[in-house]
Amino acid sequence: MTRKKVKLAYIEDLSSRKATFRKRKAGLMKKMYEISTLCGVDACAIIYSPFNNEPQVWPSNEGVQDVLSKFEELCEIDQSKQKLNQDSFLRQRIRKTDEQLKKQIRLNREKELSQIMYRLLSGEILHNLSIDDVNDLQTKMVRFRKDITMRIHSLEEAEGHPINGN
Amino acid sequence: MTRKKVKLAYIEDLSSRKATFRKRKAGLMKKMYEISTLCGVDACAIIYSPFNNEPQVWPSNEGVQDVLSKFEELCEIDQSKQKLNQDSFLRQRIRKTDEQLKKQIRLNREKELSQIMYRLLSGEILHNLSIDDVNDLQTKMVRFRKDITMRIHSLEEAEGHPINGN
DNA sequence: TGAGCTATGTATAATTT
DNA sequence: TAAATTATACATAGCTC
Repeated sequence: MTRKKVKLAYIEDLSSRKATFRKRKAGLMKKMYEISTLCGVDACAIIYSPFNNEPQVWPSNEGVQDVLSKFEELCEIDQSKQKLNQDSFLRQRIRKTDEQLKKQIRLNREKELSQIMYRLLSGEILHNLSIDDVNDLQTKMVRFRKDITMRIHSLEEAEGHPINGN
Repeated sequence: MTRKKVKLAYIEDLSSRKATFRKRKAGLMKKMYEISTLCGVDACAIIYSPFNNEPQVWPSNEGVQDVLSKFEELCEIDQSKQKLNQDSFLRQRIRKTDEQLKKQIRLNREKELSQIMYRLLSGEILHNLSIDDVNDLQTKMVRFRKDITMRIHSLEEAEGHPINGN
């Protein structure tokens, strides 16, 4: 029942640490309640513990969310010069990913063109094997190949650099 | 120097309220420091006061942001039944868009195959126009077309459904 | 205003149940 | 384990400067 002055350092012993945590957490929550009642202020606290799965909060889960949304709002306004906050960062990332996706889809459509042309062309070859058609076919193919090559080049230039996954 | 038991109610008098706030806030911050040191836990507190423009926080502005981002993350997991919050909604959207993008890129690579084959093939046709090669070429093309058609079909089945932009 | 000072109430370490 | 107890350290109301 004697008590020496508590040494302010991590309590190595698990059970004493746990006991201390439980007691002090209760005390802290009480103090939070008192200051907000006595002084009429909004306040919240969040404490993570290895002993509880859920974070320990005051005044309540919802109360905390209210208070911290207010906090984040203030941070956003005040820290406009600082780095973008999480939310706008995410939005920015979405925008970029969306743009990439749209480019890929556009690119795909172009590639599908040459794919379809290949199919048509090979079909054409297969069903028009007479020697008389070869010169005509050759002309068609030269034109088509030139066209496709140009399309691909202009696409690649538009992309600037190859797009890689992730 | 006498002190009666403090009545737990809003302190009407401004200056005493302010004094009480200042003292108790300091006490609270000290207790926060103590519990986190003694028990090795993450914790934060935010207190709004009409006396300070900025919200009073522990351990620091950045520390609070770290702790509360963790808190929000946990909330997401726990409140899976509730509506998704803005942040996780955005994250989810990013993940989905990323997945779509990866699919598109994969699809593109496969399509590039047939595109390259087309180029090779048309080059081959253009430079091997002797009648003697036609039968040989025809055999090659039949095999190639079959192969490509199968590839495309299996790709389309693997995708399940057509991918559309946005 | 706020800082410093006690007297007293409160929180809590150590201990038992 | 966690609740209850109790002695002691600590926080702080009320005061002065």
